Amino acid sequence: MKLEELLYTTYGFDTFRPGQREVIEQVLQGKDVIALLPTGMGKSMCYQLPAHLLTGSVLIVSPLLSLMQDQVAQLKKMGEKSVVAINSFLKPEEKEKIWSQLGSYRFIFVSPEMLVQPFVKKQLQRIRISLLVADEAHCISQWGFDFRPDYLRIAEILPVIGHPQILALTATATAKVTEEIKGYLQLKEPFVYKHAMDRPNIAYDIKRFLTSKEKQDWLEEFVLQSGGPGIIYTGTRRKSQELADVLASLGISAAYYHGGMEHQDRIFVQQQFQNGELDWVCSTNAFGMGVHIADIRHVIHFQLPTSIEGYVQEIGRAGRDGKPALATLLYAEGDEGLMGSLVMDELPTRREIDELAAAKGDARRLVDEGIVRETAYRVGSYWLSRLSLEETHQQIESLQRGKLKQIDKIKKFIHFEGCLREYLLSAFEQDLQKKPANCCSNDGIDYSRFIISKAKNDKSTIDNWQTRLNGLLPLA
DNA sequence: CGCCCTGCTGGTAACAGCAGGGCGGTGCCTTACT
Repeated sequence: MKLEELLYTTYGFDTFRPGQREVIEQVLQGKDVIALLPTGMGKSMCYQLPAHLLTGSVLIVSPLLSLMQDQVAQLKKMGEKSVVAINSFLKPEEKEKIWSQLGSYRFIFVSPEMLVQPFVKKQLQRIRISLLVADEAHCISQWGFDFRPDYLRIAEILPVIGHPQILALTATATAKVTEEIKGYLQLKEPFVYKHAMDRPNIAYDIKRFLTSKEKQDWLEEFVLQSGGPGIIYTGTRRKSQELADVLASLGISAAYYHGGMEHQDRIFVQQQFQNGELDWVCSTNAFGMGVHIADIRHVIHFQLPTSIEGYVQEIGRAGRDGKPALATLLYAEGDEGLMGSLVMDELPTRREIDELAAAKGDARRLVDEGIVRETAYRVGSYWLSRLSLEETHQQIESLQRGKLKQIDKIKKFIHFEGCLREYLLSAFEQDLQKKPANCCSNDGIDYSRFIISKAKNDKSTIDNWQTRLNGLLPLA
């Protein structure tokens, strides 16, 4: 069957989006592939379509349980019944059933943490897997070294399942991240598809203030006169709640979102936002992955992001519909403090490594006693089980130097006087092909194109009707 | 950096007031024993 026919019968589409055909063809030729495709441009199709032509199962490593659930639901909606997500939500009896019929699933979703468990490995060994997919593969670099070390262990499954071919999918990866994906997934001469990263419809804006107070005053005024939907990223959970409360008191429909909330509450906020019932979400960087909203008009950073890559991912959630969108970074003097401290506290300290090394088999106890942080325990144990104590110290110091560079790039960005678009692209080793009219604050932005009078929360009834009429009448 | 918590200080004791230290953000996974 021709690929287009399969595309039509499976999805009802006539043509592929940029990159999809190239990636799918390489996958079908049996090659390892790293696919850098823009968000919302059908990355999942790159493994779903080949799955129909491959004989065995497709194993997908996914970073978030919610993302897995989404994709399972999406596949089921399309009529695909042989889908399963293996994670801690499963009840023991469900697990038993899944193990007994594992080979019959076409799509198997799993977290990296599950994947490295000996029992899970043993189960996967029994079945035939044709393709291993690393979804959101930049997480290997973004999380593997300091947060979720099991992300560095994905390749351990390869000899167990007979070295299937591998497809790594992501929207944003620098040359360094691409190399790390290649190394940690043990890819053999992969085909790399790389899209042009520039998003011409997003204007990049930096606003500098002397105090946090001025910054917040500006935000309140801006949100009052701007239409949503928009995301406001904060540096702490507390701040996300504070801002949401302030905006709500001004009559704006806003909610907060962060990793410390109950799972149900997180889903609820995300769904409300997705259904257009909320104009603004004030959130930590927990919000975003797996959020599919095409018409986000504003992404505002109230505090500094912790990396340029993270920043590009976050602002990339704006304007997926191709219409003008504004990415605004707010900076008040002293904001580097929080950002720098968050970034530098990511890795285990020298003391924590020494404690872990001294405790040997009983290291877990150090976490319970509050001597070593949970994350430091997992990251530290990962390196100590592979390297000597001295080498571990050296490894952490080398990662530490990487963090300093990361911080430096953010600091340079805030005070950069050239084209912000070029600056961001250069982090991904790309040059700007064509400068859009509304490029960045250093080149001048015509804000009238972005600030939309808002009908829903406008206190003036006249303006309210005026806005609605303007919306109804064709433009003169 | 800016906050919150802890513990010290003074000196009828109680507690107000302040200094110093720690912390802040991303998420998987908890398969036993009383």
